[in-house]
Amino acid sequence: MSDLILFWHRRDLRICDNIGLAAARQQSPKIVGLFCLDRHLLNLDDVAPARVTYMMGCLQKLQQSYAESGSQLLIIQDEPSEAIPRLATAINAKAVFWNLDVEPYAKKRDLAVSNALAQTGIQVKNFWDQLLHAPEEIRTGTGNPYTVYTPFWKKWNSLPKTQPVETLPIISLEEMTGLSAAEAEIARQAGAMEILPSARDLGFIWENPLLIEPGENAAQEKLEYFCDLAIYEYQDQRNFPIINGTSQLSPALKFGAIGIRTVWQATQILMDNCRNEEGRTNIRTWQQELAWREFYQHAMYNFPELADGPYRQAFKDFPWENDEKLFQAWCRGKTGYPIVDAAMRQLNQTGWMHNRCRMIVASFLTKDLIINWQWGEKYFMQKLIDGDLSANNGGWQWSASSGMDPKPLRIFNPVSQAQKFDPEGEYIRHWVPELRRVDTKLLLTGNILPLERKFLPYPDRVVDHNEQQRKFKELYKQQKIVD
DNA sequence: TGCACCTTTTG
DNA sequence: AAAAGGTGC
Repeated sequence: MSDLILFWHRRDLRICDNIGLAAARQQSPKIVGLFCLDRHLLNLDDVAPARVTYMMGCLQKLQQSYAESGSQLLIIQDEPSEAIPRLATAINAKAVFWNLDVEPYAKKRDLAVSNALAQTGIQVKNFWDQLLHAPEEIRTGTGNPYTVYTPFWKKWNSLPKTQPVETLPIISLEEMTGLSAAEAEIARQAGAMEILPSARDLGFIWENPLLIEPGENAAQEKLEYFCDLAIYEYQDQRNFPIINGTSQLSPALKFGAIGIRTVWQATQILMDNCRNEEGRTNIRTWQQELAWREFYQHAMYNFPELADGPYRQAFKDFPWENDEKLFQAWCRGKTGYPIVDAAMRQLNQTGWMHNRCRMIVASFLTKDLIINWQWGEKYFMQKLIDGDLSANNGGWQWSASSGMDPKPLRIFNPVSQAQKFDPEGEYIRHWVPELRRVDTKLLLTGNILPLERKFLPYPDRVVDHNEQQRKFKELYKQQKIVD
């Protein structure tokens, strides 16, 4: 029996601090990597060109790492449940290892692959890698999953976190690993390419510069950069979209270009060395964001129906108005509300939007335009470089008030939000250049003078905030009776 | 990681 | 009179 282990990468596009890969390496010196460009990943209409470009960049770096180790990262563009058993059998692998995921599609796909591999007698081993705590670990006193963030955070924070795992080199000089030339030919015949297609080859064209550099090294550098300074001011600075006060690690965390244990350890070291209370509070605030990420992933794992619609009954048959013209105005950043338009243009042009603005535009779409939050959820997935089902769905359900957390009906006021978080109008002026010369006070309220407006290529407000919020509350009141 | 509306405090 | 604080949705 060969001792070759096929390691299937999915949301763990890295070598370091990779639980499943480390386990594989412990069992065998001969590891071959695999990635499946399956239809779900590429053919749906909610895939963002920026995100695919980032992912392909990560794969390219990962392939280099494998090559430098004397092994290969094989690429399959086929149905995993057919292609993986076919490949594993052809190259005589003794086992296929992979790290688990929380998404409904991934769970279903993995089950099909596991079942198909069971038929061939090839061993399967799975690991939890992308979370600090696996879904089964976080349970209430009665053994149920949490549906509210704060008690989840308390439990999650109380549990000890594991250190990053050490990954032995995939190959050491004495042990020749990877596929031989003859085996590589067999792999080719089984449908595995060694040439990585570009995002463009796959039909995803991203013309603008990629905001975040792909790959493991770049992610590590981003973490170190953030931990140098910005994390100490995170709580104060994260709300201002003109400031680079956030980590921008979300694409790396989405695709596993960095290990979550590595991230946590970096914050803990800062925490242990930080002498002042204020610094620790800021670090803690960022750690809570990591907990939000896990909260939403656990929620998706435990309640997969979240992916298909609102959690709360009151929103199951909500009479959304779903006006196509208003939706187009929102998408294009032409609502006449400067902060909303600035944010949407940032998204369209860079594939990224500051989180404060994500909340503002989400509230605006749902509460002001009275459009189903799922339209916005999908549009974000079509644009975001860090688009992730659990985080995006969680965020949108939070904004729509349709999610699990019991909460007041949050209706953001786009004017007061702009006044609070872009007080000088710098962010607005950057992304809505036609308003550059408008007086700051008027810019923030959006009350551009009629005379000035005549000469600006900027739209009138598509709706009136006060009127719409009254209307929304009325609709909500009627729905709540059913709840 | 809300806002509106109210009361209390401050200068 | 403005700022700060409390409360209900």
